[in-house]
Amino acid sequence: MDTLSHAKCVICNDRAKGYNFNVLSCVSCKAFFRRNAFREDSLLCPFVGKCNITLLTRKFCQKCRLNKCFASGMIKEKQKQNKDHINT
Amino acid sequence: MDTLSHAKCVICNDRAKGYNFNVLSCVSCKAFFRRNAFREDSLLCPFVGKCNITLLTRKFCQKCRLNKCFASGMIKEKQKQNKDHINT
DNA sequence: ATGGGTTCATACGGTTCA
DNA sequence: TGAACCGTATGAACCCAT
Repeated sequence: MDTLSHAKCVICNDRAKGYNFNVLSCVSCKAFFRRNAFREDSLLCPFVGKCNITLLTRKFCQKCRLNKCFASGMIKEKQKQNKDHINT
Repeated sequence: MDTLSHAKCVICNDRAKGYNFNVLSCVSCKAFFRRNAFREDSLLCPFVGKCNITLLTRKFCQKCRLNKCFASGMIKEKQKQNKDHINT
């Protein structure tokens, strides 16, 4: 739809590419969430835990980026769960 | 990218090799910053604290070189060590 | 067409060595 | 110190099931 073509990623404000894990988001945030949704505990913010996430800064802090993914409504249950959890 | 191939290191004007610690810089300044970012306090300028940093002079004063790294926007939080500092 | 996963080239941080 | 090398995270292209 045309509305979507100008849509912005709710996480980083890059160009959105549709709904991913329930949230209007860009391809990079989609990939990021798929990779990190289950790594929550092992991530740590190198700053003070309040990083502003933008197209330019999204790479700097995984912890805050992931937090924003969750805060924006992304849900990890949508994933195949084959991640076998890392915590085996 | 081609633009990057002629790029100059913001710190010493040597040939830049991409972004390191958030600043367009050369391999030597990258290595220098990694080694010294957390040694700020123990460094001392042997001159008057206003050393001009170039490809030729960068070796002479660590203090002023490090200052220029910070002034140019390098951020030490990008280094792994820092996470340990913060947590412990 | 949409939204999952898979794959691959690249960027960049760390490690090693002359 | 600086250069070569290595490993991991990122993001874009692509594939597949619905």
